Amino acid sequence: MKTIKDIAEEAEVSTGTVDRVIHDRPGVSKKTKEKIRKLLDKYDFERNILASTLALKKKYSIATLIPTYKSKTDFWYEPHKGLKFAFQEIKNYGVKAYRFYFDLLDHESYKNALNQILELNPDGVVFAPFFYNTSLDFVEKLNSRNIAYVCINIDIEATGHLSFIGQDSFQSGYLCGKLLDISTERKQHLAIILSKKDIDNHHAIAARVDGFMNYFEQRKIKRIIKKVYVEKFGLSEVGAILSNGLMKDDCIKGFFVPSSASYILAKFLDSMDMTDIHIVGFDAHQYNLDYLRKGSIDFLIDQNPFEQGYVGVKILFEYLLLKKLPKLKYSSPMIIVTKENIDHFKVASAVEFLV
Amino acid sequence: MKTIKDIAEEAEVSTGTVDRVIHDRPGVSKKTKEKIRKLLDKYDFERNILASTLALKKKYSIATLIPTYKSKTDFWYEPHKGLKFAFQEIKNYGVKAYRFYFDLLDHESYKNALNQILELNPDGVVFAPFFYNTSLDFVEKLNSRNIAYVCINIDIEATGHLSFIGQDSFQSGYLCGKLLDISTERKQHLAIILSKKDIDNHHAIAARVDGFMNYFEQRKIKRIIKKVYVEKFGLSEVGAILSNGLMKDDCIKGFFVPSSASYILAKFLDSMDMTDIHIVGFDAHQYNLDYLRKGSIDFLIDQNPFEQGYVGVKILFEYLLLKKLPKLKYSSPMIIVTKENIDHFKVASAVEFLV
DNA sequence: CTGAAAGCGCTTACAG
DNA sequence: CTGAAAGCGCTTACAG
Repeated sequence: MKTIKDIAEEAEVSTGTVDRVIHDRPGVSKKTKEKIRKLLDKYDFERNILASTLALKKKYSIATLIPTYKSKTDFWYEPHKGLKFAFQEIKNYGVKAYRFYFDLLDHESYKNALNQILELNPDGVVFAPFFYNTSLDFVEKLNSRNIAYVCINIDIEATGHLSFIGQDSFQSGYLCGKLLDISTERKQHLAIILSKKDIDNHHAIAARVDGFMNYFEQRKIKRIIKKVYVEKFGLSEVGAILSNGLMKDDCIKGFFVPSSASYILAKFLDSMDMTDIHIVGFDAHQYNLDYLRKGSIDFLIDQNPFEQGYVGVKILFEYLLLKKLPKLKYSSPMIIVTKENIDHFKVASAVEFLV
Repeated sequence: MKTIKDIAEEAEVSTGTVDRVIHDRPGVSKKTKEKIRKLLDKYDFERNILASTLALKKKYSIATLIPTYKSKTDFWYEPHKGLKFAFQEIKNYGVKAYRFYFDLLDHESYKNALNQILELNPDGVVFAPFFYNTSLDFVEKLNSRNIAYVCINIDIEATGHLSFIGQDSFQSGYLCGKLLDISTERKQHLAIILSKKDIDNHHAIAARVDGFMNYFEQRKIKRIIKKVYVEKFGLSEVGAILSNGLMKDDCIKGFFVPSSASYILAKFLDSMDMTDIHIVGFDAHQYNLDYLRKGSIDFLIDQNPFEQGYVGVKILFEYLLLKKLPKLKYSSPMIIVTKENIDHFKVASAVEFLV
């Protein structure tokens, strides 16, 4: 591996001049430039990033914004870990992390965080764009200031974003269709439980439901599928609806829960000793996993939320530091979790290295 | 973030002395040592790894050995990519990679590679220990020379290994039991197809079969499960056996293929227009994926082989450079792949960053 | 247009 | 036991 010094010696110039050529900085005569280029090519020169970042004292600031988590079992604890882990990895590269959090139920806290980020004026932003219109305003401001940003979990589809990391909701619903279909007999009825105000991301939930229905339509499978609405996805609400005649239509043997709250349904059914009901839901957080392990939930679709945080930061970092343009979209995986692989669905490369 | 210089100034010593304390090198009086330790603690000092590796001109050599791949669709292409990717990431840290390959069908080529590695005398080795006894000999030599090594894909369970990265075969077979069970009706018969000489890792295959059978035993599910043996897992061999009366017992509607060759069975059944047969197998390489997409294979269990290569090198690197002791075992995930998530089962963090 | 020099933060061989 | 100095490979402000 040749160094800048080697090249400089062979070209009979100073290292400063070689550096200028490498970075296409002006102030080098055409002749020397070409001489140096040739040598660079000849030796397949790659600069030592370590030495480069060390000398280049440039500091980058990256701001992140995701919902708060109350405990380690929350969904958003995982992206949080991913962010932290990525920052840990790159901290020696002069990247300063500013992590912000907001309350999912509090629009104001979201606005506040966005304002703080704008005040900070970072080089890049990684965030989960809840509250569509507010996010759109924010993004416009970022654009006008030329601040790069990456969306995770939720796609805002605005112009100017560097990349989005999240799941294809329609397809994941489609997958749930298959799993619930093979978990039940064709003559049994199915139901989808929907919450009227799904704060977290109703676009995604609608798309999951569409995908689910599409599975049966496309494959021309005739099944009775009921949509059940609850005001709020709580134990009492779910219990009230289900006790109230619905389960008397006792052919309902399978439930699809397009939000991450399937454990609540499982809890209710368990309390009623209804053990022959099948449930397919989303997100492998601890509450859901407990019921999966018990057998009350059949399948969960996980999207590796850790990775959404991790990849978000890594993409931004490589863009800022190495000018590497990422893909516009990184599809989060649709990881099928069931009782039999419950301890083996996580990928070591991301999780295990965490210090 | 404080630097060594900052600490040195505050302690009124030279940076060299601080460095000695940080690395517990001898030649510092108890008194100054304590003074410096306190400051280090106070400021939560973490040394800049970039600067450290740059100054520390130490070079590490890591040798790797895995089977060759003939095309990008081969199973072993993925670990190969993982190795390459990991080396790419750490190349600036003074790590020199020596990648060796051997022919799965040629014991001699394996021995040759091992000898070359011993001659090279690297600081660490990452390898897939095929050919048990030969590997055991090799490992003993590594131990006597104090060379660290990591096993991937296959566990050799010898003393002295730093870590193993691979799947829990029994449990993955158990998972296949569940998947084939729910894909078929209880009254239908099942079969397991085994090759008499499974070069690649018969231990693992036996464990998968045990796990598969155990699923039904443990849950007291009574099903007829036949074991079918072929001399070699080729299209004609499989065809001969299945045509030969076996399928006349036409209740066999589900096959478990504990090797990675399920596409061969799928190909045969397709050619026979037997479309109502269900197959569960291993490894999401291209041949298998093609039949999964067609619907001829129901489920594949993937183990993220990319990651086995990647994590193997990363573990060794962190051990050599940062003295970080890894876990003895990293469980590869059991990724359930089916037609509906076939384009969404890979994890972005590992695959997408590949240059 | 070009070079010499200083510096990024850490490490080490040498001198005392 | 301790410090001053040189160096890892790259970058940049300054001088010419």
